[in-house]
Amino acid sequence: MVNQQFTFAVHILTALAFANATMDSQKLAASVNTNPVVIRRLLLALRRAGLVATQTGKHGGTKLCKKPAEISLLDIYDAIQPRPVIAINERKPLAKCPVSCTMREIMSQVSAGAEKAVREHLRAITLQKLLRKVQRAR
Amino acid sequence: MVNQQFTFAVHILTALAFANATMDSQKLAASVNTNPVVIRRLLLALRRAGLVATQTGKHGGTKLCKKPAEISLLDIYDAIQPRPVIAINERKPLAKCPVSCTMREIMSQVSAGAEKAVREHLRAITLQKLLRKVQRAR
DNA sequence: CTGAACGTAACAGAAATGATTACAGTTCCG
DNA sequence: CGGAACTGTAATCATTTCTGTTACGTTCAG
Repeated sequence: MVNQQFTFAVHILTALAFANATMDSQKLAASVNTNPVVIRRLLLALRRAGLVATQTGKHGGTKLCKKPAEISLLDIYDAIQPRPVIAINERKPLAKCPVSCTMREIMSQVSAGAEKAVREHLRAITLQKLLRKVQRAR
Repeated sequence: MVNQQFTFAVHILTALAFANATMDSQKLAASVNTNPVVIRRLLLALRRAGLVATQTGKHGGTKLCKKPAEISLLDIYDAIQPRPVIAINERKPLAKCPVSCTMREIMSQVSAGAEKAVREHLRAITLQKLLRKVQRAR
């Protein structure tokens, strides 16, 4: 199975937007169907990105820092810092092979372009939109 | 590091285009800097997609089936069938949670959109373009 | 102070990836 | 024909990545 951190993070934020209140990692974990520690690890990244704020201690938990309309999936993507969409071969090229020597540069460009395309896509989706989908589906 | 099959495959096909002749898995492996068996596994997928043809036996090897201008990176991407750009959470949703119950549908759409964006990007790049970059860099 | 929550380190298990070995099948060519 | 030089493919191993889990210290409300 591949990296589900981004999906988990989107899920968490959508849940917080839907609840419009602070939630503890236990409840979030139940909604995502995973372990609270996994949630807390993700919350660390989301907190660093300024998307959420969390209270420690009794009655602690996490809440959104911004309005759902002000959070795009790109913000979440950047907070999580997933691996590149297209991996490139980082090995030592074969010196005598022109193709081998040029591939890293070529694939860097291809990879950057793919990354950009995904980012543009995610930039256009706000948490608000997802929230409305949840509300409509209810 | 993640799945490098796509990069490897692009490298292989670029090398074949550059050589404009049949190459054996040994030479291809040297250019990519990996093992011949890894190359042969990828060639299987590329062959199935009709991009290359290979000869067994002595003096065997693989050559392109189409002109570089007729092969796009999307063709290669489809031949390799990489995992989705954005993984979605396939677990059982928490029945009583509207967010949990809607997330799979929501993320499917997000994931499909990202996939589409990447595909459009790759569709616009032909092997011919990469080949020219190699030739220019020489 | 106690209970409930978070922060975080540490470790375990599973899955994915790539490298390797091994061996059978194919083809060329002397 | 028979060997050399290839490919095809299965099996296995090591490494890395991802996730889950346990454990324990810290924080804070009441």
